[in-house]
Amino acid sequence: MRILEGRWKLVILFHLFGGAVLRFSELERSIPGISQKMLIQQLRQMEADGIVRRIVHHQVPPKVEYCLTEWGQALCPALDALLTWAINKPDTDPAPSPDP
Amino acid sequence: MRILEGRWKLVILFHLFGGAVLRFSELERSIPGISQKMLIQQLRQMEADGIVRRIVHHQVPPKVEYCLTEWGQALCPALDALLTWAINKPDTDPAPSPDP
DNA sequence: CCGTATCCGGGGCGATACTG
DNA sequence: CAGTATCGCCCCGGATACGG
Repeated sequence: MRILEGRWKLVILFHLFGGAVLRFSELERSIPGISQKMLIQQLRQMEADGIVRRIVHHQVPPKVEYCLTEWGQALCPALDALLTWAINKPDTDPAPSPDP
Repeated sequence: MRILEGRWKLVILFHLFGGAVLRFSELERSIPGISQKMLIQQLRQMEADGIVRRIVHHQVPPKVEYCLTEWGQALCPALDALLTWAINKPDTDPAPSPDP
């Protein structure tokens, strides 16, 4: 379970959801608040944990893509369920995380 | 998503899984590494987020029970999927988190 | 374009002791 | 039994600058 810990892990996973293959910069742009450091860090951790695959294309303009591994794909149902749950949040929204 | 962040949130949820109603001490004993502080803290946060309900029985020996709210129950499918995924972890276990 | 390196502050997390 | 209080470390996470 420790694998899913981290501020951005789930968010990144959601973007890789469904077998998407995204470049570094695409991920960066897709996730507004994230910094390069965090993105690369969380990606590397997930790579080490074997749920994300890193594909390097040796080109003059560097190009690196990320996608889910097989085991990562196995997370999809869970991710999906989580998503379904999240969007069904009832209106009861006191103010759990006011960001100043 | 921030709701599920935290070292122990998921673990606690797994113990409340399936509509279980547990006392504070039961949870404490069920989760080996946790401290009282962490248990109460995470519990309170989840309560504030509306996924855990707190039931106080006013007795001479205090008795407080915790269970999932309706919205918390809605997490069960996701939790289940997560669990299924976790136990299907392939043998590929390099050494992601060596704890010294 | 895709990273790595470094600095830094806040708070998550833990251990311990005390209360009703 | 079920918390509250306090202290402190560590490391997560953000900003910035630099390298291939």
